[in-house]
Amino acid sequence: MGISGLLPLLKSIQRPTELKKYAGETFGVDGYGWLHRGAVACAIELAQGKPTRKYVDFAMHRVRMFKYFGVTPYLVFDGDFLPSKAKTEASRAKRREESKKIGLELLRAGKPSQAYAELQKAIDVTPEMARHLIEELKKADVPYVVAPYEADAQLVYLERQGLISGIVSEDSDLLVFGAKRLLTKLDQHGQCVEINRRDFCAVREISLTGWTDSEFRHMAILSGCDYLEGVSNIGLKTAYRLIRKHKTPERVIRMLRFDGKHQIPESYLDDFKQAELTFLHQRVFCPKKRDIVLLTEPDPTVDVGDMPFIGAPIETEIARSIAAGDINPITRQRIVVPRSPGKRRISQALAPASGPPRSLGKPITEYLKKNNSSRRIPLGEMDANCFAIDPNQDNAAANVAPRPIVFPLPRPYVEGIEEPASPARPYTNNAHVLRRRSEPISKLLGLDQFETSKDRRRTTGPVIQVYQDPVSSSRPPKKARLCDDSAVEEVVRAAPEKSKFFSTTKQKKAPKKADQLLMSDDSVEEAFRSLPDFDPWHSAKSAKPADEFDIFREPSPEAQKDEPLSAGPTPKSQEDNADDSVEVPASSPVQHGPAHEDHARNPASVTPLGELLEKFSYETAKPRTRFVHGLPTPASSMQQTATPKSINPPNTQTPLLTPLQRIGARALHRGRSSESKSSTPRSTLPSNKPKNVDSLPVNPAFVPLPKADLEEVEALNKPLGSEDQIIPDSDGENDADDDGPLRSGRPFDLSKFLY
DNA sequence: CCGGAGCCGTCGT
DNA sequence: ACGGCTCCGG
Repeated sequence: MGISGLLPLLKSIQRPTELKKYAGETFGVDGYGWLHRGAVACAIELAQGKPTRKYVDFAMHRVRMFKYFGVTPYLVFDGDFLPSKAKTEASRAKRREESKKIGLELLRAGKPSQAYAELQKAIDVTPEMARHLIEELKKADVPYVVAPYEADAQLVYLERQGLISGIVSEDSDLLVFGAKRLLTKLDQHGQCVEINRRDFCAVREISLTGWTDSEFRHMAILSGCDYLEGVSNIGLKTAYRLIRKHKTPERVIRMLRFDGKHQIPESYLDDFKQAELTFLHQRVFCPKKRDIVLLTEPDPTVDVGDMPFIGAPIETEIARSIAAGDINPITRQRIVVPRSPGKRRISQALAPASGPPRSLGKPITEYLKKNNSSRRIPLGEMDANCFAIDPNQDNAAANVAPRPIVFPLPRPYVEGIEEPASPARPYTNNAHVLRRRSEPISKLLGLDQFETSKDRRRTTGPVIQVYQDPVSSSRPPKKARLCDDSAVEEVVRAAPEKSKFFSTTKQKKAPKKADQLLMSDDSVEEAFRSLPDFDPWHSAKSAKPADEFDIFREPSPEAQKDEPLSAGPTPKSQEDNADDSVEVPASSPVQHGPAHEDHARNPASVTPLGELLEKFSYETAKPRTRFVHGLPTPASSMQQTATPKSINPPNTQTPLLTPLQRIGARALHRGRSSESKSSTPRSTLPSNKPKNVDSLPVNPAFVPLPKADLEEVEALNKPLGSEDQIIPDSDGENDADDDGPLRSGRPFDLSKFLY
């Protein structure tokens, strides 16, 4: 487990978002997680040694989802265990073995459900399974890499190298490793939560303003992490206070020992340092250099030899083969892929020994069986089947496939680039091990209204989510988001595909629709309620809102589906855009190109509907702004400085700003604009301003989190950028643009998404 | 604040 | 059966 409790602590900076907002970018993902899910689904088959590859199907479904949203997944698989974790893994392997045994007995006893539950515990993702998935990834030109050790460190390295623009994971440890942009809680609909390192300064639960990565890391380790058990009775909050007060771990520990309230092992300080060094310098594979490097280069004075815990050095050629998935990172034996290309020949040659290759499914079983045995297992374990599968492709495979090693570049991965480290060979199975401690990322979103995972999405992103389901048809857009929604809907209509996608993924649609609608309404209402503080303003709005909503609804009753797709430009879309611009003008210049169009549209947006929308937007926006202002964050300061100009200035900066920061900037802009123009003071009150956002009278503190989230979400969703300008781009547009081209080109195959 | 107990919702067969 | 979340006591 990672740092449990970390996510809740960062709740205030978590913003609901959607995968589609990141179209055009490459995100690192943990391949293990995906494989594990699939493996659980076929636990029985695996336990019985049946040749199943369902886990690959599951993972590929996820891959298709990413592609569908225009996001390139860069899969990262775990490698060997770090020395410090070897023991835990060994014990886990033992438990899994026992579970498997018990599970099979239950199965024989005619207790399927219990057996299944037990077998789930026996599931372990093996390098062989990863290899099976890798074969599919190659076919789909999806970049991947097998880390020499932990995927977490590898993911952060890729992010630092710019090979990926963010990481999709449920593991909060990534933040301790130094991840800058983390997407968690990704669901089948593409909804997720973004956590930006840059927003740390805006965390409300604790003041991390000015905190360095080092201090943050110390806090995390002190409270307990994967590499070091925490001191009892010291959780994150306490650790935070200790670090804040004493600055260094040494002093904190000294102090703790001094007052004797805590039991601190003799070796604690050394262990602490070791844990930190592991976070800092763990070995990873550099796709550019095609060799092993340290996540962070240590100070020259440090002798790497003194840090065996960061993982043993790995020879370049071996590291490349591991990275490519050709050899088992744990046993260092070649993994033979049955059907895959060109390996067979080699594999046969290499495979030699032991047993015949087994079918894909079997390996797992074997693994389970022997899993207790030593890590590096003899070839014997291999399945005969492996070879059997595809002899044909050998030639081609051998030539072409020489194993694309990791793809150095994000999207444009070309197989040709890769150089085959070595041809595949015999394969061994065994290795097993599981890794991944999953970390609970607790929920965060739930705040809004509903919490179930399913509902959550919708609720969370109240606005956004609402429209998402394709099936669901009408759903009044709640706020600013509405615009997007409408656009989406249109899109959906045009292309039923999405709906299919959803349907395929799940059948909840119908129910969801209803829920969503309800939710949306509720959310709206809630939003209004939240406004209460400013009476004048609020009252006026509250009255109108309903009407406005109605209006919205009518137009977009049917389809709200979700997603992307372009929607063609439609009248509504314009409205939407306008709304967006008002509420959340953000659009990142960097990522999205289409923002410009929005400008043109804006004018149009100023229609009655647009006004209504704007109102909504205000509502939503206000909380945020307020929120932002309240925070003493650098971002706010930066933005303020920029604000003078008001509209544009931020754009240049925006790329650097995080969503929260952007929001703050926007708020400022709005406020100014409003002040200058309308003369309403933003900070204060409630006077009345119909439009101006700044008018938010409510105290940030009072505003319910959910609201803030919504707003944030919207703002954040947009790519970088734009502050309050009236650039409408963003969601609606981007989506439309992005989706349009892609979608238009291809036929809509919903089938892709189906499992 | 921390940490354990209990409740709830999910997943699969 | 598991994971997450809330509630409760120290």
